[in-house]
Order: sequence, then structure tokens, then C-alpha cells
Amino acid sequence: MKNGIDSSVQELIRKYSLANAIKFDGKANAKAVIGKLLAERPELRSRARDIITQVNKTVKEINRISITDQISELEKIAPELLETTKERRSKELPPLKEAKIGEVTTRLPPEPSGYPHIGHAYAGYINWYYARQYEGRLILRFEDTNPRNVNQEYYEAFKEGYQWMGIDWDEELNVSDDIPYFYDHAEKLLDRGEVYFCSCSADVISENRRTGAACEHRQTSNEENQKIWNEILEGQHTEGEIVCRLRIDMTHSNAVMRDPNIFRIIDFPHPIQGAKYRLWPTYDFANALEDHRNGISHVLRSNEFASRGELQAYIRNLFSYAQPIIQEWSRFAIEGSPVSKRKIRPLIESEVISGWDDIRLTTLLALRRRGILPEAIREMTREVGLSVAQPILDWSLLLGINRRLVDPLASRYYCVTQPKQVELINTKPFTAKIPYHPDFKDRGSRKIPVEKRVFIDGMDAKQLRKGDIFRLKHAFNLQVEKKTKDTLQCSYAGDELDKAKLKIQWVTPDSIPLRLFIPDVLFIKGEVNQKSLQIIEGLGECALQDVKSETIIQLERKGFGFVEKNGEKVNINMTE
RNA sequence: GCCCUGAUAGUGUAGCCAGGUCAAUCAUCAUGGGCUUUCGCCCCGUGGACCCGGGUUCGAAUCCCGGUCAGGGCACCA
Repeated sequence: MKNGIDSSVQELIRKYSLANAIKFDGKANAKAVIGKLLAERPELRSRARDIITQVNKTVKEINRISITDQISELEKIAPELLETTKERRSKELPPLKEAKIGEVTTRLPPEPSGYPHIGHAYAGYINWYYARQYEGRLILRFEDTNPRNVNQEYYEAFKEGYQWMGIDWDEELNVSDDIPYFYDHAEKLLDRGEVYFCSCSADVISENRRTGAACEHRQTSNEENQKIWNEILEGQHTEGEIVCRLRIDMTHSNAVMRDPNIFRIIDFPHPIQGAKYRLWPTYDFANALEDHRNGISHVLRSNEFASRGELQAYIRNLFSYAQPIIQEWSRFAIEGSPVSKRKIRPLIESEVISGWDDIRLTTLLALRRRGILPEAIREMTREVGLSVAQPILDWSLLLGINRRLVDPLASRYYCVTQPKQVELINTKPFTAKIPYHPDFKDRGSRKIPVEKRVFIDGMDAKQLRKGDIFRLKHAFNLQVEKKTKDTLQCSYAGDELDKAKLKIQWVTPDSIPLRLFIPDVLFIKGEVNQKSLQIIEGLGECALQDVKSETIIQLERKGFGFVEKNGEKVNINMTE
């Protein structure tokens, strides 16, 4: 055969050309066909030039015939290529590196120094997910080695936050319970001459680290270092005066490795340990050893720790401890929503926001009060995954997922704002029966008697002109007879559904006052958004009286919300 | 300043390691329609992206070089 291309290859070319043409309106693309062909028959790659000539020729021929003919020919020679199957499945996290069933241990490592937020939930869920996926263990470990940062109430706050997220753990411990373990290790290093005490100021240490210069303390004799260690444990030396450093390499390309501090004096009572210790390990030292002590197989964390990994591995190597698998992802941000205490605290102090559970924040308390379901956060986490790019998430991602999840759960209620009175001129007394959920009628309904007056939303009233026919939803139709400044006079206009121009929500005169809180992003281009919270007064139907505080409902045509009752007051935090 | 990462529709993400089935996935978003006694949910359709410049190759989102931009680290915080 010409160019040595045999008939089986010819046939393949013809098949793929036809399939490609059919996929794209009868016009095949030679490049796509070549790609497909060479992917399937890699041994042909050496003869790519000949193949290309042949493909070009075939594609030209095929593009000349009609798409119906193309389909019928392909049906004869390769019907399997005509199938177009689309599958849809919910996204899952990728398999974990070097993980075996039953041999995975991960950790939740919060510092109890504030309230858990969506970032903690995200990291927590990933650690939980893999621990459960591989039938392993999950350890809740409070990283409380800085007594000046930690506070008793936050230990509890984290546990509640994780529980709310559906994250359960197999073991709970505090790093601060293991201080003797760190001392043991430090003393071994002291014996081996791996550490020294440095009394340079923090500024000097930092500067030397930048320039790669060693200070005189690096030369301190072992005996002297041992002596200082004991002095500190006995209560000599003061906070800030001296630190214990690991002697590694002051010119290392990773600045973290330039003789890091591993212990410092902190004379401050610890919420759990009290005044038991004054010499506290720093993050890297405690973390590296604690991961080993806990038998952590996989360290799953955000990548702000990336450059510390080398140091932590170095520390474990000093003791010939095995290294865990490390998997990192980028820390993410939500557009316009600060996470850091530094940014939020001033907003609370200046009363821009009401507190750590203000519905504009991303603390778990805030998200819950906004009617966000934990599953929405979990799904969002799976969606964003272990990406190493720098995601700046939009609220719409979380809110969109949440809307879908909350829809089947939320009972529907009527609510009107800027109420406009509607006088019913000639209607007979009527009792409306309104189901709580349109898709689940078995959840029952409430009955609302209608007499001489109802209220509708001001926005709806605005659209109505004299003569218009509209429907009080789940009741009957009305025709506007007269429109005055604060009243619509209406007459009965039948029961047929399709006659009404608008079908609107309404409430009776005995309805209850509501306050709707509508959140928006807190920051726009770095400036505080003055309209980040709208508070709107409204009237809600009586059935809202029976709704328990802290349930998620839908106010029809207004959105989903989280009910909060405070005595007589009914507040509803809208999710968006 | 130095070091490490990264860059795919408006947003997020898959694909990149092992170049061809990518005419680029999925979600969110926007838009048109259907369903609906809600502007909700659901269903169908449509729209929109490989940071820039070189190189290697028959062929580059994918490999190489150079740039640009962004994030993190260089704490006696974690």
C-alpha cells in the first residue's frame, strides 16, 4: 500500500475522522484526528509524516459528505464511537499518597487562641476525611505551647466547632502535657553539642539570619550551655533575655534553617499547666517531635508551613525518627472576609460588627448563625480540594452549594416588608391552607383565616394598577378597585390559578413583627463596606411563632434564613 | 533584599509528573427556555479560560529557557 500504511490504519483514520466530523458539525479537524490516532497506536509515531498526509486526505474527503451520511457510515464501521455518555458524580478528594488501609494517622492541630473559622474547618475536614477513608486514626492535638496566646475557653470552642462540622476524633491531647518529653530531647541534644544559648536581642537574631552571620554565642562551650540550661530550669534568667538555638547552618539557603530557636522563656501562667513550666518549646521543635510521638503518618496542612518542613525533618533526623508523608495545600481566602484576629478585633471594638459570631464573618459560629450547613462547607472543601494555587473564593460558591442543600430542609413561610394594607371588599370568610414545603406535602400545612384585611409587600403593591388581577398565594384572586397612598381596595376575582398576573405572599393583621438581617461582604477593595449589613423590618405570618429558635427556614421570594428568637423578638439572619 | 511556591472562563477546580483521546473537566456564575400556586429547588440549552516571550517536537495547557504577576517564609506566633 502507498507509503506503507496498511489497511487497518486506513480504517482507523477513517473511523476517527468520521467521529470527529460528527462531533463538530460535519467538519473534522486533521490535527485532532492525528492526535487520537497516535495516542492509540504509539508505534506509528515514527511514521508521523506519512500518517499526516493520509489523514489530511481522508479528512478532506469526509468533510465533503453530509453529516447524515457520515453518521450512517460510522454506524456501520464503528458504532461504538457514536455513543456519548455523560456521567456525573459528586467530587471526592484524591487518593492519599502512600496510604494503606488501617495505617493512616492524621491530626487536628489547633492553637486554642481564638475561635475556629472556615479555614480550620477546611483543614480539619481534610484530615478527618482521609483518616476515615483509610480507616485510620484522627488525633485532636491542642498546640498550646505559648501560654501568652492560649486561653481556656478556646479549647472548648474548637471542640464544639469540629463537632458541628461532623468531625470526630479518636484521641485528644495537649502538647503542653508533653513538656518533659521535649526537655528530654533537648538534653540529649545538649549532650551532643547540637544546641547553644544565645542572648542576642530578637532584632539582632533576625538581622543575622537575614545576612547569614553567626554571633559569638554560637561558640559557647558545651559545659557553659549545660550550665545555662540548668539555671533557666531553676528560675534564673528572664523572659526575652536568652533563647536556646539549634546549631545548624547560618548560611543555609532556607532561612528557617539558620540556627532556629527551639526554646524560649515565657513567665506567664498556662491555662492547663499553670506555673509548672517557664521554658517552652517553639512551634517547630514541639511539632516535629510531637508528630513522631503521636505516630502521625500523614501531615496534611496548609502551605504556610512549607518552608518549616525541612527544619522539622531535620529535628526528627537528629533522633533518627521516621518522617511522615507531608501533603500541603494553599491557605485560601474568601473575598472581602478577613480571617485574622488582627483585622477583626478592631471591627468589634469599633462596633462595626457585633462580635466573633457576627453573620458577616467566617467563624463557624457566624456561618452557623447565617444558616450555612456544615455539609456545604464539606462539599466546598472537596470542590476546592488540595490545590496549591492561591484561591480567593467567592461567597457564591459556598452559598450556591448551601442553597441546594438547604432547600429540601427549609419550611416555607410568608413575610412582607414595607407592608401595604389590602382591603377585601366582597370576599367571603376563607381559610387558606398552605403547605410547609411545596415538594414535600406530607410535612403538613398551616391554616390561615382570611377576613377583611391582609397585608402585602410594598414592592408587590407598587407593581399593581387599578384593574389588575393578582392572587393571594394559596387563597384566591383579587382585582384592584382603588389604589390610595396606604391601601389597596380589592374585590374577589375568582379562584382560577392562571388568571392572576402575580401570585404573591401575604399576611393577616395579627402577623408578628420580624427583623431581617441581610449580610454582604465586609470589605470592598480593602475598605469597610458601609452597607455590609442591612436590617429590614417586616411582618411574618403567625406560624413563625411556632418555629423554634435556630432553625433554617425560607421566607418565600426573599431567601433562606436562620431564625433567632429572643423573648418576643424574632430575628432572621438571611444567608445572602 | 534573599529563599520557596504558584499562574487554566467572572470565581474555584480537573488535566501537567509519564506531550497526541483537550475542539480543555466539573462546580459556581451569567444568560435563554421548561417545571413550579416562590424570584427557591429541579431539568434542558447557551456563554466564557490554558499569564507573556522564546525554544524542543510532526504535534505543547503539558517538557526546557527567560520574563511578569501573585502567595508564603526569613518571629523569643502557630
